Amino acid sequence: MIENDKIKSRRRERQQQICRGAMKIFRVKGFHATSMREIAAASGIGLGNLYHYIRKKEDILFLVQKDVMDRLYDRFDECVKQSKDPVDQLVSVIRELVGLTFTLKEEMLFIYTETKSLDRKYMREILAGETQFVKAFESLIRKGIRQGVFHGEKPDLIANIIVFTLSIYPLRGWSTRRRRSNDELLDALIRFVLKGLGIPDEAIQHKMKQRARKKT
Amino acid sequence: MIENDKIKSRRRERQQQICRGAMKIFRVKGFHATSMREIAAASGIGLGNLYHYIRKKEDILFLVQKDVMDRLYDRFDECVKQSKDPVDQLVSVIRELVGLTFTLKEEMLFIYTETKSLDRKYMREILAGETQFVKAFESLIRKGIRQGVFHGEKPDLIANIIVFTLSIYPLRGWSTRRRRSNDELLDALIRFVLKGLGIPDEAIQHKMKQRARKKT
Amino acid sequence: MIENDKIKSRRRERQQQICRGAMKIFRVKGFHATSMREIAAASGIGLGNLYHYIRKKEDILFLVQKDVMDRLYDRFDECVKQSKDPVDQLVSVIRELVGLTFTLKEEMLFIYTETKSLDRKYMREILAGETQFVKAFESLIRKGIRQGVFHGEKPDLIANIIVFTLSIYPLRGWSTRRRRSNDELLDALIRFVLKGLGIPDEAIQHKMKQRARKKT
Amino acid sequence: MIENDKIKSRRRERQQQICRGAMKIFRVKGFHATSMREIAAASGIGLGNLYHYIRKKEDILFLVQKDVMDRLYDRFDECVKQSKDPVDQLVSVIRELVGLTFTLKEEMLFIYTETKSLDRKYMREILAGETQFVKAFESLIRKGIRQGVFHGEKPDLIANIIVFTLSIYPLRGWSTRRRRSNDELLDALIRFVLKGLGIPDEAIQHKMKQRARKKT
DNA sequence: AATGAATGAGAATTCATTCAT
DNA sequence: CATGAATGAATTCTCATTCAT
Repeated sequence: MIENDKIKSRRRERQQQICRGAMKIFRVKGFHATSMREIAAASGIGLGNLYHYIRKKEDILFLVQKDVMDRLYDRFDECVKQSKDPVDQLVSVIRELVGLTFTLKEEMLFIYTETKSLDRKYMREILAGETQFVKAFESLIRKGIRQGVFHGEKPDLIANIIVFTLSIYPLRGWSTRRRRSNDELLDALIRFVLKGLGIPDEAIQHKMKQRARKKT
Repeated sequence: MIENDKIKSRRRERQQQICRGAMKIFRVKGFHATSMREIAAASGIGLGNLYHYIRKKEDILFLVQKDVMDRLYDRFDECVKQSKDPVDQLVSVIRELVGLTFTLKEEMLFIYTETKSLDRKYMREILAGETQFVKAFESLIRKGIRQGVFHGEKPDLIANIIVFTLSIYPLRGWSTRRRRSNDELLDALIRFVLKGLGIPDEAIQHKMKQRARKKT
Repeated sequence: MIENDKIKSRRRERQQQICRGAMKIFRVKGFHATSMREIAAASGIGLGNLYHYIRKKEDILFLVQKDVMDRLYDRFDECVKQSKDPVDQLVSVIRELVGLTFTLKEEMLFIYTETKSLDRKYMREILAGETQFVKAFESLIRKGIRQGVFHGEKPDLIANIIVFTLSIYPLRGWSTRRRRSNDELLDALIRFVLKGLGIPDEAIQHKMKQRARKKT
Repeated sequence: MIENDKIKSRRRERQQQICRGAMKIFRVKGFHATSMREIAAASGIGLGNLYHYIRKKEDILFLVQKDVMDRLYDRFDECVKQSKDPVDQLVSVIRELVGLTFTLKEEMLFIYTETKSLDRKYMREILAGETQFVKAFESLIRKGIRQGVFHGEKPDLIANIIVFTLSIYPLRGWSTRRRRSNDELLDALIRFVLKGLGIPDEAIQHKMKQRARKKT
């Protein structure tokens, strides 16, 4: 049993190694244009040996996706834990997740554009994760509505809209043409979403100032 | 000269024919996985003859993109012309463009996931069109702010956010998991965006009812 | 009949036009790498129309070869006519033909490297012309031997060797690496060949000076 | 290190294998008309696997050229070593190299007609080898001139002329029309070249008889 | 476990030639 | 005579995956 665990952990390690190597090239060339030889070279594992840890090239795609998604979802969970106030939670989530999209720009763009290359089974798993995430977001909004701080109907749709909005940075080639800083975008996003949830302007101003004060 | 025009129009026709044929398969298999043989077969043009009308496979990708983009932008222009009131214009734009994304779901998803395969020159042209479109959107919002019906800072960022939001339907695999109708999504979108621009709930309700009344 | 002649002459004209156009590109790209489209464009004749004047691409190759060969052979005949003295004739032939190879460098290299692409029938015709030319050269040498000015056995072999030697300039990429002028090469060739035919050094010196004097 | 050597030697072996296979078809069809499939089949290596040992089709052309050239240059070196007398050296060189051209007829014709297909880098390497070879030849002639056995000016040009002359057999389709044996051609060549270097007839006769006596 | 040589199907593109106008 | 659109076979080269060592 213990032996078995060791082997499994070794597998995970190797898979991570492959993921990291592959991602270096995926960023630049995309999934299809990256050959297994390149992945082998970039991850420092022999070409043949790769196939001890994955079955198909597609598996790597899935591993990469899972990795990035999990990082996003984990961050969401952390944010929600830090407060009990729905508005604070929401602001924190937007701030942190959008911050992550600044860092993971290439990875996220890659994932969005290559999800279609996944086969049924993998696709389902990724979509299931996403659905669960949106559900969690929906709960947050429902709570806010119940508490009377958010205003709106059909919180499931609202959750979907907001979650989608969070990925604006990687999905539109922002950095290439920006005359605005990342922080300006982040601020505008928070304001727009809060307003979209019916929170009055003054309250938003207040929140933002609070935050600014904390920072200094 | 007249001769020349005939030739050019014939070229365009053929290119359209190729586009339409190619798109049939692109939808299903994506750009890379679609072979030129398949495109030839699907468009009813001999394989070799394709190359009279395009130079590279990539050209087809560009033509498809351009075609879809232009349809969106044209629709935007039409909407803006139909009224002078910024709120009416905005509601009309959202309604019509999102409506188009319902129709062009596959095309738009395809475009978003394959833009990266365009080479520099084509990419620039596509991005230029997009930039121009966002600018036009920005003007609409600026006018609303000047007239005091919209509220918000940095209209360029707001325009970007809204434009992005409009592509939610094709970019998230909505249809696959929907428990909500397209119309419900559309309504939610309009409300969210109008609220995001600081329009009071009552005014929104009013607008929506007006519209509903007109329809009947 | 007269009509027929006109047609034939028109054909020849067009074929020349094609030859000249084709050669412009053959020089640079070689036979295989030159497409019929390029030949059509370079000769100012429509692609389809080309096939009224030739049957296959190969025909053009033959026409070009024939044209160049004839120019060389004609020059030979002229040289021989200008004197009755075998030495004078030989010197004149070498001077003029090598001079021509300076001018026709690209054409001759092209011919030598592409003769293999000719089919049987054309090949035979080209080789027949060559054989006849070597025969004529052989006669010249035989006459010199009979008159006691040339010394050597097997004049057929000697003729072959000399004829081959005359093509040194185009066949070795001379111009690219020359530290010697074309004239120096020509002089060296004449001296070497005359010596090879057993003409004493002093006589050669004499001939060369004569020529130099004439020139001034 | 030793491992590395093994791999390299294996590479060379495979490359030789490819060369030999390719040459079988190149002889008959020329470079352009020979497909990679045919080369794979003829060399007994899988089509895809070919590309482990070469990068482009052109590489094979280079390898073939290099191989033939080296055989010629090596033979030259051997000949020069066997004697200290310039005349003996020269006669030996002509005899041996022309002998080789009898054997390598197809290969040499192939090389001459296909050198143009080499790209810049390879071309330079081939030309560099050739230049070096002609230089060595020039040294031989210079020595003879210094010792007073050869007579002539501009030994560099003479070397070029003689070296060129040595390739007469493969470059003119000799075998197809020969009424003379290879030996007769060889004899005529030696006589012509020696005469061209100003060696008196009697001395040549002497040399040739010597050789003939040795042979028996 | 680890290696990289081997495989051959399949990709985009080009070409000489024909044919309807 | 003249045109150039149309054809589809043939080309080089790449790739994921397997397999012997």
